[in-house]
Amino acid sequence: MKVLIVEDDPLHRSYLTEAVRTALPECDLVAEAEDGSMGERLAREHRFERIVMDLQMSPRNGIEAARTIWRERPETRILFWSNYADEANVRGISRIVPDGAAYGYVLKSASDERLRLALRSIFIEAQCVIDREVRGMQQKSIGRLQGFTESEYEVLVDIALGLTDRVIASRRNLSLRSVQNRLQQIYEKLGVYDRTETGAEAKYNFRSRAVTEALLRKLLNQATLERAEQDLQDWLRRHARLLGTAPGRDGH
Amino acid sequence: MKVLIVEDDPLHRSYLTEAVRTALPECDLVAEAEDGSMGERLAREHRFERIVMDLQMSPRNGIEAARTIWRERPETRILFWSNYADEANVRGISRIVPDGAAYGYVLKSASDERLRLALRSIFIEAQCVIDREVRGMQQKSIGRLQGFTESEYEVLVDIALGLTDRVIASRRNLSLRSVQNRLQQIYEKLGVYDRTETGAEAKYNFRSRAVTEALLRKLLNQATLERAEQDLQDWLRRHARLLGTAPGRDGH
DNA sequence: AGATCGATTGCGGTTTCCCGCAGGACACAG
DNA sequence: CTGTGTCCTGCGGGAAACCGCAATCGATCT
Repeated sequence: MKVLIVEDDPLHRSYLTEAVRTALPECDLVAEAEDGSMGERLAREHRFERIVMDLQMSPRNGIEAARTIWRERPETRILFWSNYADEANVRGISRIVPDGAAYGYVLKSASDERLRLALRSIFIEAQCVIDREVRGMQQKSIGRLQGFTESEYEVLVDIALGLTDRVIASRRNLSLRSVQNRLQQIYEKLGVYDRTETGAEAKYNFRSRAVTEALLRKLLNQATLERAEQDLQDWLRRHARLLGTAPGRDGH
Repeated sequence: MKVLIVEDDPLHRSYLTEAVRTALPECDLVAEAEDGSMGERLAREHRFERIVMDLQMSPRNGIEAARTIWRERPETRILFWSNYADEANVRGISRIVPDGAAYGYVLKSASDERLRLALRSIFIEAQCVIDREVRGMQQKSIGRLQGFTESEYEVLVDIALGLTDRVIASRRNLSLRSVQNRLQQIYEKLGVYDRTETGAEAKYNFRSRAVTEALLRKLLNQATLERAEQDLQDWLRRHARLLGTAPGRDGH
């Protein structure tokens, strides 16, 4: 059995290596990669099926790396090992997990014991292990009790990228007005409307304010934006001629 | 001599403690705090004059903690110890350093040797030590070769917070038109104007796009926004009645 | 003083956003 | 079939953003 560790911080890397060695004595090879792209390469070339992966690395963060690894071999078992339990990260991960894959999500603040247990559960028993706090997030975000519809979230990302209503409409295959309806729901849920006394002037530009609210509440984060920006640029290239030749105005 | 270490990650904390002990044998007390507010409290109660501080902690990140510590005792020597050299962090720090204070900024990727050297230079010789990469940032950002004026940066932060042109004008004591001029310069410098072929429809909402560009280029980051949001809320409270009673429309 | 350059401000006009209103499409209950 | 709900859509208008043009003010150089 062999395990790949993808983690940019040398201290954490050696700590992980040590933890793996003691938790999995049957493991005869522990390899290390110090960023996402090196992780992808090693996983591909040496067919690692067990990976411990840090989120937030650069270049190429853990989610991106995991996505391409899982695309190539969906049965790979990945344990995510991260500082935070943002909604953005949780959502990002549950969006890329292949059906039936074994994976885990444990926080760096967890005890050695918890880490050891997670390692054995995932890598030996092929069983998912997700930290309590993270589970909490999942309930909130997927159960959308307080959270966002998938389509609302997409539109939120789009305005965060700075797109116009029109482009969002064409990207998401909606009418202009529907996009604006989504926006209003978003503004509502984010509480962008100043509830100051009557008659006070609007303090905020709703569109921009919604984005910062989302950032402050950690619905979005820098890494998410970077990924989304990539997707956007791809889409733009594919649809360049569509948009370019699109008459836009249906004629005077 | 005594040293305070403020760092939320236990691994890094113990590494730092060890580094301090070997680099400064004349040091007879090394204390540890695991977030910004605890750091502030310990510094205040035990009058630490030498501090090693992580940026990015929560709650209360390194910059905020340093600001209040320096406000209370400007002669405190602080070594910042961080993963990244964002423009946002560098700018944030150079904005709060008191005149003549000794401080340092070294990256976590630096060698043990560099760290040891920095510890001795700052804590013994009261001499500033700033990593190469960080220096580079300072040139770019303060020398504004490619960077932003202080006032442009302020306006950038304001639109990132989602404020209206009108509110920005009143907050920064500018005319509406000046704010808009600032904005145009910002759009220019961030390259928000799509340079696609002629006639293509505008893809972006400039205002929102500028913010994401700034985030992607790491001119801004979440922590900066949180701080700025605090300041904004304070300002709003102070000026509530000004804005509220402002007639705005001279009314019919 | 005169010239020149930059920064600031006001005046329009165009575009985009924001959103109330109302009509249509589909589902589901009675 | 008729009510009631939710979702999508178009219309229209008011407000904000965006931006070219031109007049003003201040600072610096000759």
